[in-house]
Amino acid sequence: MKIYSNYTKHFVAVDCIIFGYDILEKEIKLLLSKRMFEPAKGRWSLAGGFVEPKESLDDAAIRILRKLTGLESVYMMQSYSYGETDRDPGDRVISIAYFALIAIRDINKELAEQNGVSWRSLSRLPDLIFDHPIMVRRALTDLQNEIKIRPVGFELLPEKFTLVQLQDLYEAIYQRKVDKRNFRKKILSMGILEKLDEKERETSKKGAYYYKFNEDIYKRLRQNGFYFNLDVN
Amino acid sequence: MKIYSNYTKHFVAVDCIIFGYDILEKEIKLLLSKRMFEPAKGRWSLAGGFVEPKESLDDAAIRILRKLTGLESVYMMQSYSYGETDRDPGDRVISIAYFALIAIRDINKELAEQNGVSWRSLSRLPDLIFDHPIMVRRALTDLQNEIKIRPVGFELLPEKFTLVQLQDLYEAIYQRKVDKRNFRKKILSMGILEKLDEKERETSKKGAYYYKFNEDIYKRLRQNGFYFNLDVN
DNA sequence: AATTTAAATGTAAGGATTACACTTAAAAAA
DNA sequence: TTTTTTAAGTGTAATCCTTACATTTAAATT
Repeated sequence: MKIYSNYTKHFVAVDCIIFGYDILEKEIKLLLSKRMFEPAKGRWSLAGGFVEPKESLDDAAIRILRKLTGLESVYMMQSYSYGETDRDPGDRVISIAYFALIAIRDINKELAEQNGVSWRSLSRLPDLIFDHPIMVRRALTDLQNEIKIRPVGFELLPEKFTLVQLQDLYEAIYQRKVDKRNFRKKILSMGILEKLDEKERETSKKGAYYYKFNEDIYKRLRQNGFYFNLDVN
Repeated sequence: MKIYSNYTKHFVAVDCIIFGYDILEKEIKLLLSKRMFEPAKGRWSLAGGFVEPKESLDDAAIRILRKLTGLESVYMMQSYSYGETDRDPGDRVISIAYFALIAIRDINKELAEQNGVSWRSLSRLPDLIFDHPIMVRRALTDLQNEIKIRPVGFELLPEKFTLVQLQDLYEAIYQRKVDKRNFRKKILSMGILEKLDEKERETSKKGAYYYKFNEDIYKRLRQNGFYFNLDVN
């Protein structure tokens, strides 16, 4: 069909802001890649790619993420679309940004290496190409809003985590300190964490109990009108 | 430049969910248009159009809105991007949805007529083409979130409005009743409304005082860290 | 003067948020 | 074996915010 043939077509890309959390350095990191083609070849860039003829935007984002990390089912959502005509000096490209949350340990190291990608701390990012810094800022805001109202922080942690680690994660995302007792009170009162009979013993003599997120309980609560809300202070 | 020439280009459209508020019927309305070309010619559709070579997405949204309404500066923001390959039966079209808030009285009637557009109540919309119903639902959610944290409801009202009218607007957007005393307490306590020495006398014998939104005060407050928040019950 | 109609108003109870500092467990050192 | 060190774990009171709820007031009409 050639119904719309009077109109102009555009390159459409998907760029992924891939968040990871470094549990040891207590820092949010982004998975960045060295751009392998012109323009701006060799500079740091978000993971991106052009949308193909027979794939949806979501599918494009999934494909791009899988290519770089080997991961299949990742928490991902659309962030914002960027369409300034001069945002890419190579040509006019409209880009749909997605953000993804992945546990750093999960990525396929060889795959990452052969794609020239690496984890870079959010607080000292290299210069990024084009409008990617703006994309990152907006995605971080999206993430801050999201972890307040949905239990997605766990995507960034190993299955077993301590409350201290969970709190550190929130502090890293909000980029400020939060009160320990209030944080614990709130998260535990939701009843979606399961305390394990096992302690993490690397970081303290006393050891901190591991917990894990119980998705079944969360789903049950949701059906009864419960809303996750971790308004942190 | 032909740097990206291996990749496929796509049609990219912008669709606008244009919200208006009917102060008499106390209903949210959408400005819809009869589609004037195939496919789905003659059916109801959101205001849309293809993104042109030299305009940004925001500019496309502004152009589309102006063409239909004659309005230049309208509160508008990006909602979400839709990219299912089969969403438009005419061809593969990626669409960026925007939502706009306009005061119904403001639109240019002749322009609207000659474009075949009309206001339709949100609660009894006609069948819309493609994925436009989904776009509308999401945009309504966006609007509900937005009027909670930003003073954008006033965009939908005349410059002078009564507190009853403002409350009716919130009830229309949230699609539920809210408590009158609490609503007034909250909105007035922000100090961003200016009470006028004039009453609206159409709807009651007693008459209700007009207020107007004082943007200067709001901006001043914002700079001092104030956040608009109208969490309505 | 009485009636009607919608606007305008206040308060008390309950719940959530915040601020804040000491105790405990366990390993390491003395 | 005792003491020290380190980080984990815990509770309460004050304040603020939210919610629920019913009567009075102003003005036109009868």
